[in-house]
Amino acid sequence: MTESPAALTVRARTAYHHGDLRAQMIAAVRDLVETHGPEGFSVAEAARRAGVSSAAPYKHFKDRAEILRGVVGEAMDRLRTAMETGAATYPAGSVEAVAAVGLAYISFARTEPGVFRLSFGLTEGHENDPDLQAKGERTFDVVVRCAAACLGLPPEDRHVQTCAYMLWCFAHGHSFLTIDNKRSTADSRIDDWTYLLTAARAILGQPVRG
Amino acid sequence: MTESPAALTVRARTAYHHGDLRAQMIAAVRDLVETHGPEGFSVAEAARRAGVSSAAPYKHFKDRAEILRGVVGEAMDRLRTAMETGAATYPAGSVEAVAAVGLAYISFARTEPGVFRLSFGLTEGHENDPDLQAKGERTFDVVVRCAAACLGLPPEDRHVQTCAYMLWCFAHGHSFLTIDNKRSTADSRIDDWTYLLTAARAILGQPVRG
DNA sequence: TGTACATCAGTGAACGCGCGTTCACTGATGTAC
DNA sequence: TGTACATCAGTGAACGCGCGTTCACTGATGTAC
Repeated sequence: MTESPAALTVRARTAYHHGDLRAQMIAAVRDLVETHGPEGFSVAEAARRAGVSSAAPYKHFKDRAEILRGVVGEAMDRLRTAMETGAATYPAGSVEAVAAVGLAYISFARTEPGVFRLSFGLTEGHENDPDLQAKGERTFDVVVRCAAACLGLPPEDRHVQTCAYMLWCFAHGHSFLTIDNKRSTADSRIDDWTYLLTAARAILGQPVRG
Repeated sequence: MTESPAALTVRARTAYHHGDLRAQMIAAVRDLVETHGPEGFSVAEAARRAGVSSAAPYKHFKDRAEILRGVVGEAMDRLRTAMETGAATYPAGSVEAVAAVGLAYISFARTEPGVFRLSFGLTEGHENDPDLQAKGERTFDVVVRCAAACLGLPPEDRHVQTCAYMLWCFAHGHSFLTIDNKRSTADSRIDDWTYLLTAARAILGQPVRG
């Protein structure tokens, strides 16, 4: 349970030198967060899961908040990758590519609701971290680029920015309402893909006033 | 600081009998949650703020979770009232009335981000409370009724339900992204009302496929 | 190839802390007679 | 109107708990010579 063989191939594990604690702490926290909700994690418990004393993590992280930032940063990278992969599934410039980006977003939220909430919902010290801010913007850029391609406008265009943000709002709201079980039973009949495609068409098909 | 004169008119306060502890605990928690974030509240600290021993709250609430549920329930009531008031500002059936409901939602999130996060973001035991579930549905019904009036269809209509949910997604996502400071600087130039009206027109103006 | 040694990455015991909750209690209130 | 008494709504001390973090330490690793 303590060992993750794949992670230990580079440097041999001994009883003493763990070899991969940073990554394993992040994995342990992800696990805890999925099981007990965001905030339901402690340094002590994560260390226990990694099979290490409660002091060991402090060799890799300054404090609890830095562990959290590590988890969120890693999650952001995975999310962005998933969104890019989703977009690449459909022809560049198609509205389906836009919807696929949203689908990747929502799928992430469904698969890892704890980490998703941690990454977005909480204001726990990581809110103003410049690294995470930058990662967040890179993630949003995926949406912007797809929207731009679909509209046939440059990504810097203000209308593109607005549409991208509106699309993001929709996907974000739908993700949270879904994982928080706030959807009324009546809505559940329509699946994510249909919703996203409908929203993308509605938002991209109409010029913004103001 | 401890006394809230308005709350104490019905029953005179003595040094011993507080007279209004339940309401004051909820107020104290709201305060704490706004200052220290959701989860940044403790029974002990809230009791301290209410000027009462840490054991006193247990005369009014079964446990910590019940206090939380009290706060969320009260917040839901205020939110629904604000949404209804917003809708009533514009002619029944107008798209502006729909946007006004969304504006009330977002304003609530901006004004009380802590309570808003607590009510929606967290999975802290209140997720499956039937009372809160019911309150949530009553709140959503406000959106449904406005959407129905605007579309000229009965509230039970499936298309109405879908549109209402999409509108909610949008308002919800926009609220969270705003209070979490996740909006890129480029978007900030467009204000809430313009966004909401654009979204409402886009979503209500196009039939749902599928 | 062997050895000395700096560095790295752990240990485990300890700290002070604030928390949620329980307990036996007590003072104030409202009601029945 | 006065008194007895049940009930209500507090007190404050105590409990056990797990937490984040620090500390002096030690064993393993990798490198310079």
